[in-house]
Amino acid sequence: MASTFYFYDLETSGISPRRDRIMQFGGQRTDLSLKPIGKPDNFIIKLDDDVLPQPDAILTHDITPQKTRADGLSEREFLHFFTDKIVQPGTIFVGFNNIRFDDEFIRFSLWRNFFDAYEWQWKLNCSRWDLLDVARMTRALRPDGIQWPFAPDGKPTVRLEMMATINKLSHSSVHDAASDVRVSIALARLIRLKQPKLFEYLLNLRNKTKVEVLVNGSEPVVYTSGHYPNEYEKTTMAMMVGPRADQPGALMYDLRIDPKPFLKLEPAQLAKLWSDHSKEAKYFPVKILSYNRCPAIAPLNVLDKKDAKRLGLDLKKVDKHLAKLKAADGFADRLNKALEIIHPPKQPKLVVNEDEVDGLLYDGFVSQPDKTRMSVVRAADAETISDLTVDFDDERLTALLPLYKARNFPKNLTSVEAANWEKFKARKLLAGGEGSAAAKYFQRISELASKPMTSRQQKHVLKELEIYGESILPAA
DNA sequence: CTACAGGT
Repeated sequence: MASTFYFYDLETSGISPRRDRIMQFGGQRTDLSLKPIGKPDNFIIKLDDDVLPQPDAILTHDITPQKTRADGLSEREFLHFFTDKIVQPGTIFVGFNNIRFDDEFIRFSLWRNFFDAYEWQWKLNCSRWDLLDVARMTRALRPDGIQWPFAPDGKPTVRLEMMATINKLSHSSVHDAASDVRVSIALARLIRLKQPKLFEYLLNLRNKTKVEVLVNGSEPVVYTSGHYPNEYEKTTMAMMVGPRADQPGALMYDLRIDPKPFLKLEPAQLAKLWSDHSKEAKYFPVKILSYNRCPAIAPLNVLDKKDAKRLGLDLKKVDKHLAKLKAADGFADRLNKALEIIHPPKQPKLVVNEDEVDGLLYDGFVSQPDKTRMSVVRAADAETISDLTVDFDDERLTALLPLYKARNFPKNLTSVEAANWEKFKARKLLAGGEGSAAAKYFQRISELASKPMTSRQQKHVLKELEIYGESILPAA
């Protein structure tokens, strides 16, 4: 079956995929020439009553929890539509910063609802891509034919709304999922029209094996990444020091920087420099590249002398730095040991905590028998959910089931289950007194309400949020 | 989040 793009964007209740929820989903399928196929999708998704949104997020998109409750699908209903209708063979899921944002929200939503979190982006020849680093690399290497915005502080930026304005991509409103999808498609068209070779090249590089082959070559690569500063368009020449020990990725050395001061350092010293993010911290020239996150990398021959100069790359220095790096011994090992100091490997939890289980997707993969059991949970309806007994291997799924029941079938709970759900909400929202989720929520609402920049309309939304918060608070 | 930009 022919590949298609599926452009999508979310408006959420905050920026943490573990904690926050999808409130609006917008999407549009296109063919590979970016011509729409069928009608756009646009869904409002209900906020569950154990979740308080981040007030700042609500002011960003103006979708109140009340609106989601009045007009929305449940998460579960939405995900059935998503996995049945939107996930079609050969779909390339794409958005603007979806790999580090929207895709994560989809994964955690699937997790909470007993769907596989990953299959939608690999099974049936599906894959994912992301326009953010495509835009950044185009700006760095092939900027002609496209207007490139600067932030008010004068620094280059590729923020979607600024790209839209300066290139007249759309007249619609920002921070509406359906509208941002149209803007993303328009941006993809613009880049494809003006710089077709780079567009096609990066599209074909979305495969993690191809990325790994290019990175593991004997030559450095041109690498554009959000990890690099704006000064040189977030782009440098980088050489793999070695593979990352614990995950499929590479340790990339930034060849602008003389490696000598770093090559002999002990892991503890490297860890200290690497994790120092204070104002005075010196730039640390090693970054992690993940093969499966569609990094924007290219072979050196994309750079001519003029490009190198524009990007502030002194090729003679780069060569010297590369020679020193190649002559060094054991640097990759010491860097991997440093990483282990910075992020100590997680101890597997002996007892799964029900209060955290919504966020435990990455604690491990689900076994094959459990996947079958998950499909039984998914298939249960209001009639059958009460009698459902499932004996999972994975304690996380056991802990998740009562939450799933309470969120989706509140009328079908036994009195014990209902009481447990009330206790769960009380712990989640009220535990910690002054520092509780509810206290922070109301605190933030009043902070925002008293800001001079807050408009009448925003104050109205904040009032709605206050009413909403009070309406879902469990009895303490 | 993971490192100073991008997403809500």
